[in-house]
Amino acid sequence: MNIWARKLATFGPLAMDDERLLDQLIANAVIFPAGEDIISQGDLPTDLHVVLEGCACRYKVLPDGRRQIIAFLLPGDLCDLHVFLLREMDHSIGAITASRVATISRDTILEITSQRPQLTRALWWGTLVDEAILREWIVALGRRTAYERIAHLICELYLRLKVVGVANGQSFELPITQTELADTMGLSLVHVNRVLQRLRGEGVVEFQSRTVIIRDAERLKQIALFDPIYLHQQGGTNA
Amino acid sequence: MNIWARKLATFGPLAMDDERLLDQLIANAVIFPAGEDIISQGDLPTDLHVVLEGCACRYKVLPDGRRQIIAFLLPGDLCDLHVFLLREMDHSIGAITASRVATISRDTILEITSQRPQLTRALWWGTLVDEAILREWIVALGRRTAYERIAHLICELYLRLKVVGVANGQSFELPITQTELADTMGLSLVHVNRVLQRLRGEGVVEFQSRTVIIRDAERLKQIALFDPIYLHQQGGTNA
DNA sequence: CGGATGGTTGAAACCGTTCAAAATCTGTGG
DNA sequence: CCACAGATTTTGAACGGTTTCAACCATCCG
Repeated sequence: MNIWARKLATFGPLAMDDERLLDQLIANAVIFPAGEDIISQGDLPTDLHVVLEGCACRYKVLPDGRRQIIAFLLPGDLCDLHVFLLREMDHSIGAITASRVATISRDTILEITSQRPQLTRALWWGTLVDEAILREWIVALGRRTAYERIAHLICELYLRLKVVGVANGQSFELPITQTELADTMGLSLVHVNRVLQRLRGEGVVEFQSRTVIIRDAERLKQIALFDPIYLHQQGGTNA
Repeated sequence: MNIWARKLATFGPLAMDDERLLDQLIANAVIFPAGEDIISQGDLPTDLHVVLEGCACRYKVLPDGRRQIIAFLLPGDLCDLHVFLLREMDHSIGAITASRVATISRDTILEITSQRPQLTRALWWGTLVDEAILREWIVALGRRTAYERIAHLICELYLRLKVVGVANGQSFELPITQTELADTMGLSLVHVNRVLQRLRGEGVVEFQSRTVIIRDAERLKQIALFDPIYLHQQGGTNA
């Protein structure tokens, strides 16, 4: 099963041939080199993108250069199920590492939504979870200390990567620099570095050469005040 | 035209009888007293809510009591077009002031989406804008100083309220306390108070007895590094 | 080997917090 | 209409988390 299908399947069972369709849709994937924008602020979006390999991010830059990363786009993530309805991109999406990204046309999406209820439902679910993640990030930025905040992000990424099978055991690759972590957490590079050292020194997590190793998961969750409910990974529904 | 219709109409023209339908839908509105939850974290959502008068907010509380407000729900705002798909609320929605709120059933929404394309499109648009606001708040919390951040929020609320006709001239009612402002901006109450005094002293904005008076709009926008594009109020589209 | 990128360190400065108390406002009942 | 209680705003001072600046070190790679 391709990684996109694997993620969507966590939101509920797909129809028999949905999987096959997904295979076809991602056949056109291309590689975006590290650092390149997949789509930029001000662009008029036409297609959607699905990340298959690598790591991308959604970000905004203030006029004076301050940058804030708004979301990580991991393998299996659809970049914008609906932002493409809007006239103009109000933010950019860039590849952090070289990333394999498939392009899905607007028409394809419209076809899916009119003909494939299970798949449509799964796509929806994905966007709802993305929104829930945005909310939790707001809480992290507003009310968690740097220490808690970084711990929280690691918890989140671990669970998200586990779902798509990219995290194995207690470690996962997180191919971002500390500068990017700083732009994600609303912190300075220097402080990120110090917090990571603290977490390492306390035997909670190590972050070296782009790999996160969780040494004490229980402790990490405590520090982060982590409650996984916002990721809605159980796929249950109320309907 | 009721306030909900007025807001939706900014996203594009509605059909002749859409307006009439909206009138019917909000006929059941009830008042939630100030401080009361409209729906709480952990609840299994059944219906949607539309704020017609007053001011509500979406918020989360950490186990130790720290609170973060994630969104303001102003007159004309639909609380959760889709969160109701999820099994369990991962956050709460509470009335800040006494608020008149209508309840819309899930079935009604399904009916609209299957039979009223213009209205459906407008509802969608609204959720996209809500998401864009979340993104901008992340930027504000992560990369703007307290001073810029508060200025930015005032710019945003002014434009949002203007659309629904609740802001007249250069002032609008913002019936929140400084404590709530602090919980929104990820700041302490004391610091919010000082920033407000600074803005007042500089002749930029005044915030007294729940009313915001913008004295120097140009200056305010400059301070906030405000770019209104994320509110997507032009209603234009790319489709 | 040299240059570039990313990580680490130290010290000083600053923004924002905390604590604690006073002042002001608001609504309510007498 | 006043008095009082509670909520909200304001003030001062000390503290601390985080930033900034400015190096220095490590690693990778051609």
